[in-house]
Amino acid sequence: MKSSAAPPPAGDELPVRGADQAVFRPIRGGNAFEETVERLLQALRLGVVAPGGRLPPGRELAPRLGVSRATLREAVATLQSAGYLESRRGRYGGTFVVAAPPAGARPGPARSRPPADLEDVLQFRLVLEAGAAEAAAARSLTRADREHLTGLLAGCTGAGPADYRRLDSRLHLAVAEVAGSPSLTTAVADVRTRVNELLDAIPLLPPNIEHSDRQHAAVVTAILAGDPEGARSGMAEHLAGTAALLRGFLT
Amino acid sequence: MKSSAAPPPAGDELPVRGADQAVFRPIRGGNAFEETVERLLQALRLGVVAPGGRLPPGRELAPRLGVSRATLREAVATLQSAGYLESRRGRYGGTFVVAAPPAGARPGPARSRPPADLEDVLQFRLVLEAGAAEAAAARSLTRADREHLTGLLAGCTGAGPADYRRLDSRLHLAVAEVAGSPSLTTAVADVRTRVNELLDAIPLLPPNIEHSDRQHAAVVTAILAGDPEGARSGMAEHLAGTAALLRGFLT
DNA sequence: CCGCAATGGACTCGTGCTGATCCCTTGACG
DNA sequence: CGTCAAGGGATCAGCACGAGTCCATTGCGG
Repeated sequence: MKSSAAPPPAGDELPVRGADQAVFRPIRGGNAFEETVERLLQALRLGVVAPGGRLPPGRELAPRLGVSRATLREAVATLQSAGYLESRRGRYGGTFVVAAPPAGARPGPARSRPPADLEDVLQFRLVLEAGAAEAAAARSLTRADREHLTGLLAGCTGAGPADYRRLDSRLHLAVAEVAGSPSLTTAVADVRTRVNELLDAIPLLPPNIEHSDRQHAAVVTAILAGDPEGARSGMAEHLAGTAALLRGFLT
Repeated sequence: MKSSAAPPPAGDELPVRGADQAVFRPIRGGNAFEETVERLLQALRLGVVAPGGRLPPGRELAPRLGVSRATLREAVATLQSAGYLESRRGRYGGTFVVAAPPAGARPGPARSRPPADLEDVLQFRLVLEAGAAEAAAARSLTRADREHLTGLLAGCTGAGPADYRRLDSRLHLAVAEVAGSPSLTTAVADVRTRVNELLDAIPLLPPNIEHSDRQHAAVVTAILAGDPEGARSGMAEHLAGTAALLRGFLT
């Protein structure tokens, strides 16, 4: 490193704090194929396409993802052999999300690693989601927005442990959606994906679910009532719950 | 298209709100070369490297950006011919930011386009930066953090119009830095870049500068005092100022 | 005065990815 | 029962880009 015995000279300009790590970060996340697999998995886990639902056709999806059909097909093939997707040919065919995801499928990398970025994710999520809740409550929502929220809230309430993570994520995503900033929605989707990866490492208990349900209801109520402060604090409280859980289990 | 007379069948699953536009977005921003140019410009405009300062050497920077040295060099060459950078060979050489940026350099694309995403950026920025200010105030800052903040605040106060945008950006970035979440810092840097592009289209008036200076001081004071609410509201107020300005000028 | 170290600059090769084109499969509809 | 539309599957040429290697330039230290 530049640490010990930086030669002598030339006036080192920047003490180089976090700022340039933020701007001199990797341009590409890596391999296009891997990135595509990640995106598809993100769509599944966040419940953007429901189990049994159909993905957009390759000829439409590939350009949207900015990859070639060949690359997209490779990614789909990978997820097929992993048991996540299923393709049917012919008209009205397509690529479908299998209703029952592979049981033992925890293809994540080495588990029980100490997530160095735990605090990073949690802090970032707090800022994004609490901000989204507040922003959503401050807007005048359309009828469709309201129904979207209440519908997802209802679907989430009382769901079983098998579906909870996905439905929960979908609801949180909906809060960001109605905040009216696509960039914010994207950011929430991403941070949610990162949080989900961590959550996969800890158990999901019925008491937690019940607790979450109540907090969800409180947040949605505040949003529908146009109460920004309430929505923000409700969401912050909700997030603090899982944050504590994660800190506890992941030490 | 699928528009008129969607045939009949097969149960359309998703009304497709904003969520899948968030997840089925492009994998790569495009061309690696263009992306690299953008990043370097971002570093300049956000003041991550000061005028006269030196960029990290190519052999170090290229891997950090995840591009080859060839691609990085192409990007640097472009910015050289555009008058932003200057390279010197030999030991203790390097690539330097020219002290006086090209006067007529406003290489942005067609000006006076109606920025459809204006509200998106402003909303997103509010969430990120107000959240960052609050988070920063809620942390126990190190001595270095405090000095970093006060130093940048001092540098910003009373700066001329020529430097103001850059120093202002650098200060806002510092607030995000001390919030302790690298992801948050990255997001703020990105949204700041987008805002700057819009700001380039409107004039920068001395009264605005003076106003901003006072608000900056208030925010930093609140952060140093450990007052999250004050920091958040101060930042929100500050951002509301530029937001109004932008909405006014860009109709 | 010589050599070394650190930087930018140029070249080559291998390959992952794109874009285009074609084929295969299936169901609806006349 | 034939045809067409809409989807997945496959193949191939071309190229952008990454990795590696060497050259050119500069200044410092001995």
